[in-house]
Formats: sequence, C-alpha cells, structure tokens
Amino acid sequence: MRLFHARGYDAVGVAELGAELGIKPPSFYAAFGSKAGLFERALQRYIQGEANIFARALADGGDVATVIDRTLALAARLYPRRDGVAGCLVLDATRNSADPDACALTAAAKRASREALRAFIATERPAKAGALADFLTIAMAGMSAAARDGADEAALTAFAETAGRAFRREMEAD
Amino acid sequence: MRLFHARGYDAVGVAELGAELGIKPPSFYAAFGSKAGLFERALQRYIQGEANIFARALADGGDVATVIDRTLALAARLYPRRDGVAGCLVLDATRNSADPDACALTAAAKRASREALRAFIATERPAKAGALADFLTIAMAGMSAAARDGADEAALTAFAETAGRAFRREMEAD
DNA sequence: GTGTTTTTGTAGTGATCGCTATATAAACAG
DNA sequence: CTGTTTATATAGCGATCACTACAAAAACAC
Repeated sequence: MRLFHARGYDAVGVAELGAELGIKPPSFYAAFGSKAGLFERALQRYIQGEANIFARALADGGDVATVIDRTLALAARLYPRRDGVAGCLVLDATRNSADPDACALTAAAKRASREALRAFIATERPAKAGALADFLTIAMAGMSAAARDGADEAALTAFAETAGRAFRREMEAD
Repeated sequence: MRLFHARGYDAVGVAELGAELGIKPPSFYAAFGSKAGLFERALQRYIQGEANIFARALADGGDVATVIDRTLALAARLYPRRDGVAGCLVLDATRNSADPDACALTAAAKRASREALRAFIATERPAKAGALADFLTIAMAGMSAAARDGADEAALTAFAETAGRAFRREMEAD
C-alpha cells in the first residue's frame, strides 16, 4: 500500500513488492494472483482504514455542511507528503497507468466515493446533490494532486476552508 | 505532444514516438538527444500555444477577477477528453513518473505558471496574492485531474463558476 | 565523377517488466 | 519413518524499456 501510494501503480515492480513483503515471486503470485490482485487488496485496506476521510467525517455527525467542512479539513491534514507518501491512493495511484485492471479498480472506488457523497448531500438538498458532489470530487482531486506536487498543509487548509465556504453558499443558494 | 498528453510521459515509449514522427531511433536521438529532450520541446510548444489558458485570458484584458473567471472557464472548456487527450499536459503528464528529468521540467513549468498568476493578482491584492494563486493552482489541478477521470465540460464549468465566485469573495474579503 | 561528410536503417546493448516452469525444501498424514 | 502434499527458491520465459554501435545510403563539395 505504501509503495503504490508513494510512486503509483506502474512505477513499482513486482520484485520490489515481493522484497518489501519478504517473499519471492512464486509466493507472491500464489498469494495475490497478480500485481493487480495485491493492488486491489491495498486499495480495500486503504478505503476501509483511516484514509477514508468522508467516512471519518460522517462518523462525527452534524449537518451536511459541517460534515463536508470536516471532510475537506481532514483531506488538508492527511494529503501533504509524509514519508514520501502524498495525496490520495484512490485518486492518484493509477494516474497515467497503462494497466486497465488497476485503472478499473480505482475508477470503481472513485465512483463509490462520489456516490457516497451524493447520497449524503441528497438528505438535505436532493435537487442539487449531484452537482455538489461533483464540486467536492473536483476539489479533492485538486488537493490530492497539489499535495503530490508538494503543497503543504497550510495551503491545502486554506483551500479547504475556501472550498467549504463555497460549498455552503452553493448549497444554500436559491 | 499528443502522445505525452494522452498517456503520460512514462507510458509512451521512444519507439512509438519515433513511429509517430516517421523517424527511427538514431534520428530521434540525433534530433532530440533523449526522450526527455523531446518532452521538453513538447512542453514548450504546449505552453507557448493556445493551451496556455491564463495567457489567453490575460490577453483579453479586464480586472483580476474577470481574467480569473475567464481562465477557469477556458480550463473547463479545454480540459475534457477529446481524441483521447484530457486535462493539462503540464499538470498531469509526469504524474507518477519515475523520470526525474521529466518531472523537473513540469515542476518548473508549474512554478512559472503559479508565479504568473501570483504576480498578476498582486497588481490588485498584493497582500494575499500568494494565497489566491495557491487557491487557483489547486482548483485547476482538480479540474485537470477530474477531466482525466472523465469529467465532462458541464461538470467542469459548474466547478469553474463556483471557484470563480469563491475567488472573487476571498479577494474582496477584509 | 570522386572523395568526404552527414544522415539513416538494421540490429542489438543490458536492464527491467509481469509472470511462470521446474525442482527442491518444508510440512503433514498415516 | 514413509508417502504425499504444500510452499518455496532458482532460474528464466518473452516482451519492452531507453539508447547505441555499425554500416549502408544519401547529400554535398569540388
């Protein structure tokens, strides 16, 4: 998970993954089936862990705008580079990847994430939940990409606060 | 330029680039020195052409907020996938690339782009030009990444308009 | 036309890619 | 301890990577 997150799916080889896990290629393929198989498990672990910032923000309760503010703030705190890892694994691990299986895995996770956001927003603003979810999806993609380009927590937090205010205004408009 | 833009720096090989240019490897290296050498020229062509949306928006004149609105709107129109190409070459061509030379080239272009934004904003709001430029940098990174993930012009335009309004408010605050 | 320089095509460099055939070592059942 | 099964290591599969040595061809000077 750490290697995929730090350098992206294509840039990390099976040999290196095996070395990190302390196993040789045959054991690797017996355990995971393929490189994409290990990536799928890494993705699941990531999504079910503390990196699922929306799930964490949702667990603390509050109305839609509050939860969204919390989600954006968590992204700003989590995304800056630490130990060579930056941004979101789901959003960025398969950028420019040539592997269709790996890309399909992240694409599915992105769809699920966007749908979770949309469904939650729809509890208060069903008519514009889709557009608001799109706004957040694009904003978080920007935070993850910027973090990978070296943006620090201060810059991401400032963006998160501005984006949160914009979200609230769009939500309350009309 | 088209191949690098569509699939990213690492995913396109010298053989394919040579085939597209109608030349064989020795001629390729005589002309460009290296794969990164051709990428540098592709980047320059991109930056000096109509893909430099800030330069285009700036050329049409107007105050800062107007030019920024125009820049975001141009990104929303330019970034969606057409002929397999989506997003911004500078922002996304070296994502997850393992080549330090190619990454240094895009990093320099990103710094130059951010500085151009900052300097222009500083003509009206010197005190907060850096923070406002960071906001736009992150927003455009999000639009480019989302476009690469399949976002259409409608979603990007909605984001651009919301981001533009947020920019104007942050600019006029205090 | 001749001799020289530049450009090109053919072929191949070593390295790495994801992945696997084969053979040995370990674990286990009786 | 024997026989069978599971798991591992060694080695290498074909393919592709960026890049280049070498030689044939094209262009040029005179």
